[in-house]
Amino acid sequence: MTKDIEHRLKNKDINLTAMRLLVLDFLTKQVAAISLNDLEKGMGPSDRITLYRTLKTFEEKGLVHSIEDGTGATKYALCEDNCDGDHHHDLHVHFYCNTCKETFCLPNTKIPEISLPKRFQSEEMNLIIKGICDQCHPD
Amino acid sequence: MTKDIEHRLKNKDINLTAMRLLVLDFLTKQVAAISLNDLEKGMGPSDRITLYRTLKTFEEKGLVHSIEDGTGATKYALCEDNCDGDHHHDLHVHFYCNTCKETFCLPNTKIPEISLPKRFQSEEMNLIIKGICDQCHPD
DNA sequence: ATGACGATGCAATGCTATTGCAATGTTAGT
DNA sequence: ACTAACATTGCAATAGCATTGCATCGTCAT
Repeated sequence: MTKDIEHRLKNKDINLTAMRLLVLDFLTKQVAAISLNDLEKGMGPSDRITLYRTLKTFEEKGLVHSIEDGTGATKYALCEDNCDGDHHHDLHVHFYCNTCKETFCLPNTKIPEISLPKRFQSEEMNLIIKGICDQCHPD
Repeated sequence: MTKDIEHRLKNKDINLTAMRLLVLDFLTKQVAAISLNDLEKGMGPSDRITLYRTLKTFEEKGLVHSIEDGTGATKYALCEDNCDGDHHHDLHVHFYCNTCKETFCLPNTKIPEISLPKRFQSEEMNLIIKGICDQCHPD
């Protein structure tokens, strides 16, 4: 229901607009992370820059996180609920399928602890695994 | 000595040219991974596209690997010796320092085993850690 | 010497990300 | 409900990196 969508925006301290409701609704329907292009094609006719800024706003407020999967185009996917603007908790692995070219969040596959060399201090981690996803897997 | 540089090119099945000797020589002198821009600035006056293609060639032949560190510009760094064009063995962690904005290879920090969900098959992994490097570390 | 092939340099282009600005919509206070 | 203040939107324009086409040049083997 759109009530639910509205709540999610309000919870993240994002003002309600028609555009934002539509974008969030679209995002919840995705299985894979999407690029700005995907969003533009998937939505009705709408301004690319507005979509871009909507995604940026969502990201700042901790509603979505962005993924650099090496394809050149930034992908976006919904965050888990416990994210906020200051601290993204998206320490899960992202998977890029070389066959279907889709990027997926693997929310249950966390990035393990890494022991860095002396005096290196970690603030953020990003792990992209490329290969073949479950859908494209042969046999 | 340039003899050494020449050998490294020949070993990787790369034809010798003046440009390539210069670029490889420059690369060996770097502590951090460099972008095409860095290379262009660091070398004498030379054509940007040629440098670009030189890096591409090196990458194909397994002499350097490229790193997407999220800054938008692809970085390049020398591979370890056991890489070849078909199989890059750069399964080490890359570290981006938020302070000095440099990207480093951490060749001794390997990416640990990750157990993926059923039927996901890994072919390649890429781990970027962002934070503060040893040089920029306070105290 | 010459012919084939690879490397180089220049021009041009595509694509993504990003900003400026004016118009428009939204919200809060009275 | 009215208005002022502020946020959002849409259009235009730009920046920056990646990439290709093509003509020229160099190099190597016959």
